[in-house]
Amino acid sequence: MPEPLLKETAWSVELEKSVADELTTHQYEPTWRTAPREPKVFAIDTPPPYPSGRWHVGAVAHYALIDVIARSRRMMGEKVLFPWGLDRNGINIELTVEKKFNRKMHTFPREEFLELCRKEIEQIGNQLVAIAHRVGMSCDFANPYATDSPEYRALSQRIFIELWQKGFIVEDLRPNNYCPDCRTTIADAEVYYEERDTTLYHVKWDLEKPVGGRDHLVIATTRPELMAACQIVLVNPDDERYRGLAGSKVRIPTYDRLVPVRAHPTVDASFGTGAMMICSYGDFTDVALFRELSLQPINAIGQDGLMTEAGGHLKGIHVKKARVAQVEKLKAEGRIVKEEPKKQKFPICERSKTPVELIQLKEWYVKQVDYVADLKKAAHEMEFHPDKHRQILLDWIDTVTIDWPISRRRYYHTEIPVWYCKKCRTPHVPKPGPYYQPWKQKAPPEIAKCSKCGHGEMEGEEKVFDTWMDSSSSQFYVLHYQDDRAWFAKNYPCTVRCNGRDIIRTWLHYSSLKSQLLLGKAPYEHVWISGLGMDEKGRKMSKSLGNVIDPDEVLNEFGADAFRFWAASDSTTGDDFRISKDRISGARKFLSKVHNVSRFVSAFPVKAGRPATLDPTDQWILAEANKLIAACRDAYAGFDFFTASNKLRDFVWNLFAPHYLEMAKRRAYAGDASARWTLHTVLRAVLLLLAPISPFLPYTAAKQLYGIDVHRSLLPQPITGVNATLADKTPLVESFNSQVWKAKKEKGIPLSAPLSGVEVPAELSDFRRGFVEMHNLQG
RNA sequence: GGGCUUGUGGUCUAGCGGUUAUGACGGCGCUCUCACACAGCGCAGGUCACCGGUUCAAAUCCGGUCAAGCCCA
Repeated sequence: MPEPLLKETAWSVELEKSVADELTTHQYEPTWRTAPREPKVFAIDTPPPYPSGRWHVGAVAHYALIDVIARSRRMMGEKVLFPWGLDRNGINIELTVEKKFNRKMHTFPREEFLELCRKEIEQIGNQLVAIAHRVGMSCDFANPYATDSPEYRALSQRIFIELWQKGFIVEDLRPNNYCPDCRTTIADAEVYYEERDTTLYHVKWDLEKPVGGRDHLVIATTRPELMAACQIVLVNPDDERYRGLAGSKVRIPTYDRLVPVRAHPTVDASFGTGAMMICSYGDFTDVALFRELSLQPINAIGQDGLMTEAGGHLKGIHVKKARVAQVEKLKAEGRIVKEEPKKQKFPICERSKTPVELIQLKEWYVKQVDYVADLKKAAHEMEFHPDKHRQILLDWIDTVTIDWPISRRRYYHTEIPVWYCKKCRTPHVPKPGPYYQPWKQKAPPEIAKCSKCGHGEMEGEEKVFDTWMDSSSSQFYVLHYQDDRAWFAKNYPCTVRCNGRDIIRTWLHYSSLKSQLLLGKAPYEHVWISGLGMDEKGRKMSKSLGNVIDPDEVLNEFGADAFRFWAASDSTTGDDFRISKDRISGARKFLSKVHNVSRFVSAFPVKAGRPATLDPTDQWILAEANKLIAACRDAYAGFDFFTASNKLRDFVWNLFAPHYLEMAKRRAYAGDASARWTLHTVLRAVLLLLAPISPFLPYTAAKQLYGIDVHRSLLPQPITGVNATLADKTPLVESFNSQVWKAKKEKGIPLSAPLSGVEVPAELSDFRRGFVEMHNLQG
C-alpha cells in the first residue's frame, strides 16, 4: 500500500488548532471600511454581540452559522461584506457598574459614570473576540466597529435628525411603561410578563347619597395605593346589581374626594364585585378609558418610584410599601370586607425585573402607528428563512398601538441631539454629521438662536436614546449611509439580516420602521432567523438553573469544526435547538470519517487530466456525487445548512465510504487511473462542499492534497459527461452489499474471507469486478 | 382568554398523497478486515400525539381534540 500523504489517523482538536491562526487571520475581502469598495457586495448585517458576561453557547452557534453564510457566498463568487461589531450601549452595562459599586447611576456625576462604563465594557468585549476567532468566524476583525464609538453614535443621531426633518419625530406627554428601578421610560418591546401572587382587596366605598336603600359600593382592586389617582368608578350597564347607580357619586376611601359612577360596557361583571375603579394608571385599559372619557390624569407615582403629593398620606413612600400602608389604613377604618389571593400577570422590566408602572412623562417618539400597513408590506417584501417566521414580525406589527418611545433617562447611551430654547422651550436639532453631546456642549452655531422667539440661550437635552435606536441602524452603518451615499444607494437594501428569533420585535422591527420612514422600502433582501439554544432538556440556559454550557469548554473538547457541523446539522433553520455534548461528539466522529477518507485517498498521486474512459463503477459514484453537488449548491443558495450538512454526511458515511471505496479500493491500489481520478474528484468536491460549514479540516486536507485554499475557491460544479441514470442503481448496490455482509456474518467468517455461490445480479453486472474484489467472491 | 408555531422509535431528525417510514446519537451482539475501533457489520426499538373526514390509497390533505413552546391581552 502506498504511503498516505495525511499521517494522522484521526481528526483532532490539536490538528485544528495548528491551522487556526493561519485560517482566522485570513483577510478574505477588501476591508469594508477603508479600502475601495466593490460596486456590489453581498452584505451581511450581523447582530453586533452585546458584551454582558460570558457569551452564550447558543449565540456562538448562531454566529458560527452566520459565518457559514459568509463562507458559502464567497464560494459562490460573491463579494462578501462581513463586518464585526460590538453593541456596547445600554442599560446592561450601566447595571453592571451599579452593581459593582453598589450605587445607583443617578448618584454619580454623569462624566464619572460614563468613564466607569467605558472601562467595564472594554474588558468583557475582548473575550467575545477570542471566542469568535476560535469558532472560525471569517468576518473583518481588522476593522471592528462599536456602537458606542463617536462615529456610530453620530450615525444614530443623523438618523434621528433626518427622521425629524421628515416629520417622523414627535415629543409628547403620554403615559408610558416606566421602570422605577431603571428610572426611565421603556418601550413595549422591553416589557415581559410574569405571573406573580397578589391579593385582590374588596374595599367598601361610601355613596354620596343613598340610592334605593344602598349606601355603599364594594370595589375590588389589586392596587389600593392607586386610589388617589382614581377619577371614575365604572360598572357594566347590564349588571342588575348596580341598576340605577350610574350618575351618582362615591367617596374615595381615605381620601375625601368624590368621583362619579358610570356604566361602561368594557367592565367585566364577573371580575371582583363587578365595580371597577379607574385610576391613572393601573394598566393600558385605564389609559384607554382616560382617553375615551376625557379624564384628567393624576400622577400618583413619581419618577423615583415614590408616591407623589397627590398620594396624600402616602406621599414619599415607595409604591410597594405604599400598598401595604394603604391596606393597613383601610383595615383600620374597617373598609376591607374581603381579601382574595390571586395570580396575576405583571408587566416586568426585562432588564431590572421590576414591575413596570404606567407614568406620564414628556418623551420623544418615532411615529409608527400610522405606518402599520407599510410595515406589513415591507415584511412581505423581505424573503424570510425560514419563511414561516415572517409571521412573528407580522404578529408584532399587529400589536402596535402606540408610537415608539425612544428617549431614556439614562447615561451610557447615545445622546438625543436636541437643544431647547431656554425661554420658550422650542426644541431644535443641529445639522447631521458630528457626534453631539447636548448635556455638556453648547448648541452648535446653526441653532444658537431660537428659530421661534429669537432668544439666544439654548439648553441641551439630557435624555438619551433607547439602545435599539442604535442597533436598528446597523444596516445603515455597515453600508456607509453616513459617508458614501452613492455606494449606499447601489447596495441597499442590505443583502441579509441575521436575526435571532427573540429579537424580531425589536431589532428587525425597528430597522424596518426606520427604513420605511427614511427610504420607503424594506431594509433587507433576506432575513435569516435563528432559533434559541436550549439545554439538552429544552430549557432555557440560565445561571439559576445551573445548566449553562461554556462555549470554550465545548470548543476545546470537540473543536470548532465539530461544533459548527453540529450547529448546522442538528436542527432545522429557525427552530430552537438543544445543546448536547453527545451530539456534538457525533459531529466530531463524522469529521474523523472525512479525515480518514481523505487520508485513504491521499495515498494515491493526484494526476491532472481525466482518463479517456471511466469504469462503470466510477461513473456510478460520480452520478451520485453530482446529485450531492446540486443539492448542496441549492441548499447553500437557500441558506439551508441543515440540508447541506445532512446530505454531505449521508453521502460520505453511507455511500461513498462503505460502498464505493470498498468497490474501488483494489483497482486504486493496482494503479487504475479511472479509480484514482474518481476518488480524487469526489473527495475534492466533498471537501469544497464541507468548507463553509467546517472550515478547518477541508482547508488542511485540500491544501496538502491539491495545493488549493478551499476558502478562496468556488463550490464544485457537477462533473460533466456522466450518465445520471446510473444513480438509479444505488439501492441495488446497497442491498447487494448488505446481503453479502449478512451471509458472511451468518457463516461466521471474516468479511475478507472468500465466498462462493453468490451471483452478482444481472442489473449490476457492469459493477461485477468491484463486487468480486470487495467481497472476495469465488467461482 | 386570543393569536402564532410545533407534535415521526429513549433523544434529535428526514420524508409532505402510494417507501419494507430516512439518517444520526444512545442501546445490544459480533469483528482489530491492509483509510478509519473517534471503526466496520449485524440486531433490537415507531399503531408517524389523539379522533373524525376526503381519497382506490394519508405520517403526508381537511376539520376537531389534546399537549408543548413563543407572543399578546
